[in-house]
Amino acid sequence: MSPARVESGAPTALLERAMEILSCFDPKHSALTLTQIAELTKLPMSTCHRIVGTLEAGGFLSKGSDRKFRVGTKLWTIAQHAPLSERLRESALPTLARLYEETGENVTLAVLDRGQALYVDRLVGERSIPTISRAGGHLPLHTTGVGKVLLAYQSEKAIEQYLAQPLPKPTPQSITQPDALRRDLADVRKNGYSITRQEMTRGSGSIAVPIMRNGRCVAAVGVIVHLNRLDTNRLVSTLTDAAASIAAELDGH
Amino acid sequence: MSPARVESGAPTALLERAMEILSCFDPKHSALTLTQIAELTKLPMSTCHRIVGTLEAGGFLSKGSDRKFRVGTKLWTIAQHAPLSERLRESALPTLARLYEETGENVTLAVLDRGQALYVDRLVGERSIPTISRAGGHLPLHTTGVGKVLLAYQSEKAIEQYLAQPLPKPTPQSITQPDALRRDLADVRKNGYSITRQEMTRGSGSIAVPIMRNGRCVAAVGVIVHLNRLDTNRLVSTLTDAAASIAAELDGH
DNA sequence: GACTAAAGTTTCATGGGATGGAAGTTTCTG
DNA sequence: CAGAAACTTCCATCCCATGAAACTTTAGTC
Repeated sequence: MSPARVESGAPTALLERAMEILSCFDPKHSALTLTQIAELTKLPMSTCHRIVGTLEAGGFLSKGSDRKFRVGTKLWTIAQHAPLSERLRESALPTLARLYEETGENVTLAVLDRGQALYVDRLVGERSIPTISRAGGHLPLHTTGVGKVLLAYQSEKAIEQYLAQPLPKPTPQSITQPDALRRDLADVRKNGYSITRQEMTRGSGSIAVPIMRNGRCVAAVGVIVHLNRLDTNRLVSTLTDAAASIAAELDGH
Repeated sequence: MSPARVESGAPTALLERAMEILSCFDPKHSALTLTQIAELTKLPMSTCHRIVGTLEAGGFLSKGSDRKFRVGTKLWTIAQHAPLSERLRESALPTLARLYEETGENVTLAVLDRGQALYVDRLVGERSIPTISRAGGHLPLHTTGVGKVLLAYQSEKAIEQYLAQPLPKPTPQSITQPDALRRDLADVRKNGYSITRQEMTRGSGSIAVPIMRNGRCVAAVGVIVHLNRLDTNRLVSTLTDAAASIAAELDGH
C-alpha cells in the first residue's frame, strides 16, 4: 500500500543498520560527524541520530568536542577479547618487539581473513620506511610478503579460487598472472619464505615466513624494507627464529 | 492517552540488548555458547539466538567448531580505528618494545577510562612475572603504578570524587585511607613518578610515569617488577625517557 | 546403537518499538 | 547578524522484534 516501498533487499533491521554505522569507521574515516555517517550509510538523519545516540550511550561510540564521533573505549575493550588479540597478538608481541629491535625495520604480523591479509599488528619506527599496512587493515594476498605466505599454505582449491578472481595490480611489478603466481607460491612452499619486490609499494620489498601450528599456517610474520636493504639471508634466518618462537609461545598457552 | 504505557526504565531496545550481548565477552569469558550468553544476559533463548545470529552474519561474532561464539574479526577491525589504537598504541609501541628489551620486565601502557586504569597495551615475556593487567582490562587507580599516576594528574575535584567512593583493597598493602592516598598522590606530582609495593599483587611492585601532552596527562607508562628487582633510580630514568619519546611521537603526528 | 537430556533452531500471532518526514534548535560561516 | 548547515526533537503510523512453544540436532550414557 505504501507507494514508495523500497523494493529490493531492504536493508532494514535496526541491528544491521547499527553494524553498518560502526563499519563506517575505517582507515580513511576514524572520526565522522553525524551527517557524514548519514551520508555513508544513506540513512535518514533522524534514524541515524537515534542509533548513533544509543551506540554512544553504550560506549560503542564517543563524541568528541569537535562533534565528531569516534570508536568508543567500550567497543575497543570488547575487541581486545577477540582470539586475534587474546592469543596471537599477546603471544607474538614480545617476539615482534625483539624482531623490531634487531632489524630496525617495519615488522608486521598478519592472518588470513576473508581472502585478504589482515594485519594483526605492526611495528614502525622512524628508521623504517612508511607503509600502507596498518593494524586492523586488509591488503591483497598476492602483493604482500605475508599475504603470499598465507596464500601459499592454503589448500590447492582455495588457492585456485583466489587466482580465479580479478587480481588488483597496485604497481607495475605486481604479479597478477595466475601462472606466475602459482610458480611464486610453489617457491614459497619450497623455501619456507616469501619475497616481494615493489609489488605493493614502489621502492620497498618484503620478506615473510609462516607461523605453523599443528601443520597449519595460522599466521605470517614479515618485514618490509627498503629495496637496497633487502638482505635475504640474514632476514630469513631472523624471521624463521621469530616464527618458531611465536609458535612455541602459542603452544605454551 | 496511551493507557498501559510502562514508562519506567523499560529494558527493551534491540540495540541495547545486542550491546549487552557483546559486553558478555570479557577477560573471563572469551568464548561463550549460546546458552551461556542467554544466561548472562537473562534473555530468552529465541531472542538471544536471533540477535547473536545477526551479529554473526555481520562478522561481529564468530562461531567456532566447538559451537562457541567469540568476538569476530569485523568488530576487531573496527576497534583498531579507535583513537586509543590509532594514535596512542601505534605511537607508543616501538618505544614500549625498546623499554621491554631494555628492562626485560612487564611493560604497561594505560589511560584513564570511567574512573579506572584501562590497559591499552602490555608486553610480557617469560622472564617477567605474571600479572593481572591485560590489554583491554580495567584495574583500580589507587592500587596500580599507572593508575596512581593517572589519578595524581587529575583535577582536585576528580581526585576527591574518586576518594569519596569505597576503594577496593586487593592486598593488605593496598592503601585505601583517603589521607594516605592524598599524600601518596602529592608525592607522585612532586617526584614525577609513582611507586607501588604489593598493593595489587603480593611479591611485586611497580613504577610508572605520566605521558604529558599540552600540560595534560594523557596516559601513563609503567613497569611491573619483582619486589627485589625494584631498582627505582634506574627504572625511573628509563621510563621518563620512554614517556618523553612517546609524547614526541604523539606530537609528531 | 538405542535412549535421553540438553542445546540449539524455527514458527507465528501480537503489540510495542522503530520509523522518518517535518518542525524546531543550535552551531557554523561569510 | 543573517543565512545556511548541522543537529535534535516530535509523533502518528505501521512494521518488525518478541518470546512461548513446538521441533530438530547434538552430546552424553549404558
